[in-house]
Amino acid sequence: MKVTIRDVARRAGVGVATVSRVLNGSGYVKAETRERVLAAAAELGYVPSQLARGLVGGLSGTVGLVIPDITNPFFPLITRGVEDAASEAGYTVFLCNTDNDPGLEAHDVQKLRERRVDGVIFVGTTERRESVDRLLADGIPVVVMDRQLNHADVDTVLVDNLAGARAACRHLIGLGHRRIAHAAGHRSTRTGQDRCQGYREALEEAGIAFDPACVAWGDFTYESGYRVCQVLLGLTPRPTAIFAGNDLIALGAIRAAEDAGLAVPDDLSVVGFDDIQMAALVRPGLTTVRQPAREMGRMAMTMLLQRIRGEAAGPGRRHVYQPELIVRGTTRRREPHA
Amino acid sequence: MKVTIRDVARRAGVGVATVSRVLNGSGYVKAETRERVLAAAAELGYVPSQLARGLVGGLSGTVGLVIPDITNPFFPLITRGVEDAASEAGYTVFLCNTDNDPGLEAHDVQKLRERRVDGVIFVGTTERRESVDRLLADGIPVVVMDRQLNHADVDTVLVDNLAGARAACRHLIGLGHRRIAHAAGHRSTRTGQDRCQGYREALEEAGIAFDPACVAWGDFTYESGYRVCQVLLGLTPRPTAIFAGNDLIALGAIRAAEDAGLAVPDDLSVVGFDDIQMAALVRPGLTTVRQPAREMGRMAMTMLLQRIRGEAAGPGRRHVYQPELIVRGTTRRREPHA
DNA sequence: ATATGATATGGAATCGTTTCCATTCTCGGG
DNA sequence: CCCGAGAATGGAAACGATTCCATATCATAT
Repeated sequence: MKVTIRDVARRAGVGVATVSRVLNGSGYVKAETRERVLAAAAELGYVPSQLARGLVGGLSGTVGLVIPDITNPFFPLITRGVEDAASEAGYTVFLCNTDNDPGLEAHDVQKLRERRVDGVIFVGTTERRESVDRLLADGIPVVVMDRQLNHADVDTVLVDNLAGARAACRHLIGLGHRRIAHAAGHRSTRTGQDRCQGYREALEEAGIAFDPACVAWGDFTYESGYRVCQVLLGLTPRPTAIFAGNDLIALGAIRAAEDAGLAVPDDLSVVGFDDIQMAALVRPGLTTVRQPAREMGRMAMTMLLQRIRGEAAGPGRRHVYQPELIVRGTTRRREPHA
Repeated sequence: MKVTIRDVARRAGVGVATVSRVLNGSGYVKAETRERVLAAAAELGYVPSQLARGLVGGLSGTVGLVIPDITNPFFPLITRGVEDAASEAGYTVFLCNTDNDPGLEAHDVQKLRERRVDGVIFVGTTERRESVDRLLADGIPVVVMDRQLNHADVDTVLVDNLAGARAACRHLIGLGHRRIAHAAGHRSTRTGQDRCQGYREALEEAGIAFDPACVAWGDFTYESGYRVCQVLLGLTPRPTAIFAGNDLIALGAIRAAEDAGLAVPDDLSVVGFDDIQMAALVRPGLTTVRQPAREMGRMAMTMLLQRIRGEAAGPGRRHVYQPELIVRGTTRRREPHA
């Protein structure tokens, strides 16, 4: 039924070792013998078993990609970038959704270890180090994206959240806004904290006093943005601009503002973060801070491959991307009131 | 370094066969022995190798999911549904993006065969049967989603595109529209053809003559929708409504209409298909035909598991979901002109 | 003519499991 | 007291590759 290397060897009239050498291009093989082996393999429709290959001590040719939820529009692009680089290198990617649930994450990591993956990429997962430690103990390299893990042995790919947040807020300040609120992401994430910090720094450098009431924490979802914006719009004086922790929050905030009878950007300017696909398609277009997500995914996979191949040893490297402000239609110059 | 079943056996003072029986819950094992083995495994942090398990003739515990592009907002939900069901069953999913390129698809399928996946799910791929045939020849079950493959041995999960398209057009007709155009998807896909056919049927049953000029083919992208809509709006008399082949097309069409100075839904009503996340978030909300994508993904994986476990033999089954019309803000009653 | 090093090839061990088969215990019934 | 069936266990043969090591054939330099 299944055709094995032994079948190919028999058909070509050679030993299995020779077949292996031909298929892997290793060792000496006479040109004529190579032809015969290749022909036999093709005729039999031979497909080498990566399971067996992996077992003999080599690599499995697979990596794991652990993300919270592929349904969240921020992750498909990263996933695609990882996949692109993996595919080019002959690698295959296991996709795991954790919903940010530590239990599910542990379950997924356990499965990945059983599958003997050659490496794992974590994106935007909780800061819990347990899973990562277990993998490193197995000698499986790890790359972390969009989160900072103060771990000596993992490579990190992220965007400069501070700079991005500062750029977003400077843009608003430059448009004449003074009362700027921040619809923040999740308080326990470094990403959320950094963006909030960038917001504060931009205010400070413009000489605007920081009002704690202007920062409302939630999580990185549309619903959270909607809820939090309702609170922020109730402040007096009402903010004239909102810097959101990400694009989904921004979209939720815009909807909340409109439902409250406010026009965007006439009555309220809004800036997001990430530049998800939707940001360019909604009307008015969402002004936001762009992360090169696909490129970052590709970079993460590239770094992982270097670790796997032993081309990079030593302490964890860090690759920081500079985000870019994309001005669209949700921000407008604030006309000084009478 | 790596801890194997032999290490666990030694530690527990038993044979490897006994350890295997304990871990798999097969055969006879004394309760006290079981405890000892389990303890030893835990102390050593033993993780069984699925590679070895798969090799001995069992299953690899993996399946392949082949889609055109995870970046297209239609696929994440399906992917998530597949993942959900897979994870519950202890399965892991290989994600492959083909960009609808037969060459890439062949490459991906080759990799999946090398990995000895237990099954493969194709979503919205080209109708080329080659890859599928190869898998079936290997004895690897296949499930196809969102496409019809006239193949005796594959299970199919799809939505009733005819009924969905009819519902969308009846809705427009019910609102008083008579001049309705169709911004169609890709001409060579069954999905595109069926939705066009449903459109024609709805017109016919309403006694509206079919005008070939009112159907413009493209592909299932935003850009295509934009382009195609420009053409349709140039017709005389100008259509008062457009039924789009999917939501991305609809979104592109809306943008084109607005750029042409037309208001949606006042001057032009638009209906989409799929109900991607964006459809509910744009303003005005997109009227569309909803597919239960996550549920469909889950169903595809469930059917695949049944095949893998031999719980379902015989000819290919077919699971057809009934779509649901979701009325939002892009459709409006046509006021009869003077 | 012989030593030498490169070229070619195959046998067999190995990777970490599952599972078949053989063996040893343990009991309850005759 | 013996016997047979179930309970409990371990040894060893697969599974399908890679790779080490041994062996054989050359051509060329000495």
